[in-house]
Amino acid sequence: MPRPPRISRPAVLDEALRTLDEEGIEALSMRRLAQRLGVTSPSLYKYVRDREGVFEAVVDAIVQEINEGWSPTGSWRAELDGMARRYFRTFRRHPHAVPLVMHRPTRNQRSLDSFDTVLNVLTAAGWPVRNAARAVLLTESYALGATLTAVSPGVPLTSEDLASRPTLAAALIGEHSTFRLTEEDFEHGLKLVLDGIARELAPERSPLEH
Amino acid sequence: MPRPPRISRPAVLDEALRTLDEEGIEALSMRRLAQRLGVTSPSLYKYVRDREGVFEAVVDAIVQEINEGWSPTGSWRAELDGMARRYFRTFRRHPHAVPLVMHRPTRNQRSLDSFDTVLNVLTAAGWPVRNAARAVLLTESYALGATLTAVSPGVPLTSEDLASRPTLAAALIGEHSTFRLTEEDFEHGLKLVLDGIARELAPERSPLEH
DNA sequence: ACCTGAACACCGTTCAAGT
DNA sequence: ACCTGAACACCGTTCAAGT
Repeated sequence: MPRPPRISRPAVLDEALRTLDEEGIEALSMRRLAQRLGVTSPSLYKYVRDREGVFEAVVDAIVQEINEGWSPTGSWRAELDGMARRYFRTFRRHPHAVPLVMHRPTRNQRSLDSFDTVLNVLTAAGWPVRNAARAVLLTESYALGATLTAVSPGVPLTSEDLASRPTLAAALIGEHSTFRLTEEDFEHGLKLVLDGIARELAPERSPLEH
Repeated sequence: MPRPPRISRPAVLDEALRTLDEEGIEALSMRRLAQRLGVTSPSLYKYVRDREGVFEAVVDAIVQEINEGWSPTGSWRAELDGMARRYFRTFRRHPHAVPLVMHRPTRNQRSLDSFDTVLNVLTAAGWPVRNAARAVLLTESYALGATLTAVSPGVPLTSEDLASRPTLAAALIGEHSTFRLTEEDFEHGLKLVLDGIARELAPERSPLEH
């Protein structure tokens, strides 16, 4: 007498992302995940290959969220700017996903599509393809690093920590008590990087654009 | 009849870093580490608090290696440039340490010292302390992100992957088959970031420097 | 077809016991 | 003082068994 399945692959993966967000990567175990779904751990293997398969699927969901609602505009600067902001926004929402993506980097089928799309915008705007690739990789590097520096749980600095480091202490006056990138820092850095890319990697602009 | 100890804290931590480099973070378990030291796992607890304590010590060793042989020069540009290059070089040597440092960031006593030192060089050169802090954080962000993008084990791209992404394929002509930052890209990006910092964050230079 | 219980080989950590 | 064996509560994964 066949009964309807109690769980499904989407249900498993949704719960996996929720578990990651709520309890962190340590809690994202097969047994804990099964428990949250009201089932025993072996039954998960009907829907995912193994624990690594769960991780891959979660990374894929993150990449999907990064690209959510995005459609290319045709302007190289808007494209790179948007890419960096989407990275930052998404990892702010899922800070526990940062270490996950780090040694299982965002290089899956879905992310290849988005790279191709961005590269397309740049080459269509007249960029040599090598320059376009470098611009994308530089922007991604900055976005990832800034996200990391902003999101990672910095150790709070005690007053003893600061007592022997006067310049560091001065830098933190009126700031949060951890030495950490803010959203304003991120914005400023992004402008700085894109200005640099415009200067060093963009093709010569036509007179009309001046 | 007291015998000499078979192991020591330095021996444990050395072996921990070696294990990380050779077998990856998964293999850095208390039991495996003990086995490599020719001892059983409970005896490790005489030398480290717990597994997290091992991780902290390894991160500290990495931070130490980042700063190895460094003495400040007095030039802000040399300082930031050197900092970024040391990050890059060190994580190239210890790629498995990347995810470790990522959610247990390089923010310990030793790293606070180096931040204070770099900030000192900048403020001594006349930088407002807020500008100095932002410059350091931006350089760190870029260095971390670039290191990550260069070091992370990118999935090799099959010819089918490339068939439907023509621009991505073109970007990889004559390159390695993964979409990944090279050392040349890193150098170029670093120049670009430091030029931006010079333009946007450095104090007005005195006429003599022109 | 889907789920469970039992089993196996792991893991971190504690603690009493050995020398 | 230092190390071990046994134990406990976990973990991923397989497989035969239940419905």
